[in-house]
Amino acid sequence: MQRKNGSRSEELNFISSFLSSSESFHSFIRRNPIGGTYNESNITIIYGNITRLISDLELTRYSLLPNIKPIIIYHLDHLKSDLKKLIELKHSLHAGAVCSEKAKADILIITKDKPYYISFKDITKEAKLGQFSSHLQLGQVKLEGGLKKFIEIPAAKIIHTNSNLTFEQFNKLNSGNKKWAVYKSLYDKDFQRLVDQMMENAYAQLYTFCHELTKDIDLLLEFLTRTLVGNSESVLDDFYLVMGDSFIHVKSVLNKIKKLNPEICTQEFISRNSKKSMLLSIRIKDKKYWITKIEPSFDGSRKNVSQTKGIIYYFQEFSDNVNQSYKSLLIDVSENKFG
DNA sequence: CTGACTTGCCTGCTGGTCGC
DNA sequence: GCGACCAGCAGGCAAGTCAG
Repeated sequence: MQRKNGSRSEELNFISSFLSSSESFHSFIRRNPIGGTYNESNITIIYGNITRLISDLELTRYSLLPNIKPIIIYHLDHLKSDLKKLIELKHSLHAGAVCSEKAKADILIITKDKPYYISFKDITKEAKLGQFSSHLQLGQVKLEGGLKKFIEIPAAKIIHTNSNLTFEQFNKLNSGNKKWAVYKSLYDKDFQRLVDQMMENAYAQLYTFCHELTKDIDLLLEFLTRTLVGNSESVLDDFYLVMGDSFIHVKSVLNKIKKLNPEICTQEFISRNSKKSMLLSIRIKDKKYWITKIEPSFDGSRKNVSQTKGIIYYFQEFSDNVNQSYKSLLIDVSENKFG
């Protein structure tokens, strides 16, 4: 099977592969790009505004489809949230299964027996696993980001000429960001000291976080679950990933990983540009996979940047010439590569 | 040197939440 | 019930780096 690299519309390829004719579906969505309901004999497809996906779409069919008999397929990404709530009600799904910020499924397939929540991961390119700036708690382990420090600046000083921003930039900001924009400019030494302190603290937290994760496979697997499936425990039983030709039931693969009794490692990594981060890896037998690279960043540390967000932890996919990323881990384990 | 690719950072947006 | 606020996401962009 050949599929176009860099296509952002794998979901549409996947959906159309269940139909007897991709062409008529293709022409339907081209005629109705801002949303619609497509019916073919006994399959209904419901989608939202997919204009951006259609421009360079070339539908190619999956030859290896999982054994599913869809009745309704929802392309969730661009559906309005009130419609998603209705979907949850109509099919008696758990609250928040498709309509919550933690919901990660790209499409939902309703069959006679059960729902399939499906998320697509492009194996041809690396992507972020996620990012967050508030509070991540796994068991007793936590990472704390953001910018909670309180600063006081007289209201009269909070004007655009006291910042290093343009008038337009400044006026788009909320009051908190305006205050920081002025603070960065008027008290730059103090601000720089604060940034340095917070970064140091972030690295210290991250170091502990990663070392704690190496001691407890359950924590690591919970991290993967949250990242891939979202917070909703309720969908885990029915959650699948499509990666290339693999159709992966996340829960069973994670269980298999646990049974393989992997060794978890962490190490510091310094990028070519000297940016420090932490790597997490898993070793099963003699094969090692990088789970993720975690790097803290103080977003908005420069004076001429409008939004001052503070510490954000970025979870990046990572691989190198020797070892591959979490995607290969999931694929290999699902194919029983380790027995 | 130059064009292509990588990496880190920034912005705009969205949708949830919270307090009134 | 509503506005203000904020976390999180995706995508873009530019500086840095590499290969030829």
